[in-house]
Amino acid sequence: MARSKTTTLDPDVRLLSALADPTRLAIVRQLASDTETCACDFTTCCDVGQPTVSHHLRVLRDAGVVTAERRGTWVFYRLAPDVAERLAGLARGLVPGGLIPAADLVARRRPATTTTSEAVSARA
Amino acid sequence: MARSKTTTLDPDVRLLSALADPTRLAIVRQLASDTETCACDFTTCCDVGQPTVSHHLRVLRDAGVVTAERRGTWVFYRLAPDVAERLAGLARGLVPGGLIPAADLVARRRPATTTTSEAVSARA
DNA sequence: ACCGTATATCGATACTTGTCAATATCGAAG
DNA sequence: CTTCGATATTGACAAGTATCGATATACGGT
Repeated sequence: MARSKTTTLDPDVRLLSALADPTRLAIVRQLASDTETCACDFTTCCDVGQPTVSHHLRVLRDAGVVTAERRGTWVFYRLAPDVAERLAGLARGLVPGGLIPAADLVARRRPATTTTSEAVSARA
Repeated sequence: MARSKTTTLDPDVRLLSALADPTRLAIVRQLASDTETCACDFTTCCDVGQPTVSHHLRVLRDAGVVTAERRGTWVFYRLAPDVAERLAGLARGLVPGGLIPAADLVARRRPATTTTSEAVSARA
């Protein structure tokens, strides 16, 4: 990533980035099914060491995906209550046709010439 | 990413990874608002060069997020019709408690300001 | 206070990836 | 066939990051 900006400003990108990792998505799914999970339990559910789990939990915490609560020696994690809705809002924005009424899209930009339409080859 | 696995197998992670980039999300949002966009137009909407746009379009294509259609010299891109639903499905899986059937997290685009999503109806 | 367990941080390393310059390919027009 | 414009690919480089081992910090019990 040759981004000059060290951190991405867009909160949506931050949310998606937080979820776009196998280990973190596994953590999040675990939390979605259990409402509360001790940090120590993630080391077994995912195939990574304890420092790695701690790192991922931090990423999720910084992205507002999970919340942490300390009880005694150990820490319990929960899904942030608005995560599902935030994701759903993103999905809503991607409904084909979009949010903009078709009438407002007056200016078609390309003339759409004679059609030789074939799917572009992925070309492995 | 020091993943020993060269590529991620989980299709959900692939979808999220494809969207978790500022440039790609901008491309996708452009497509969501326009239903069809020429590849050449992305170079202006995003602040990157042509090869970079082409690279991102390939990533999106490989992830099944967009489809390409060649017309003459240039190529038009569209959002894959199931992207919104796939994302919404992911969101549904993250509803706290997990088992709660969140009815349509993908709302009707037109009239709805009913984004509250508190009221949930049962699924048939 | 000391010790043991749980979690977080640090430093190092390897792998991934976003970017651009240069070049190749493809399609249409002359 | 040659040329031109649009898109894709290649190669290289810089920056991000997932991972682990070692260590630090926090907490509870003895």
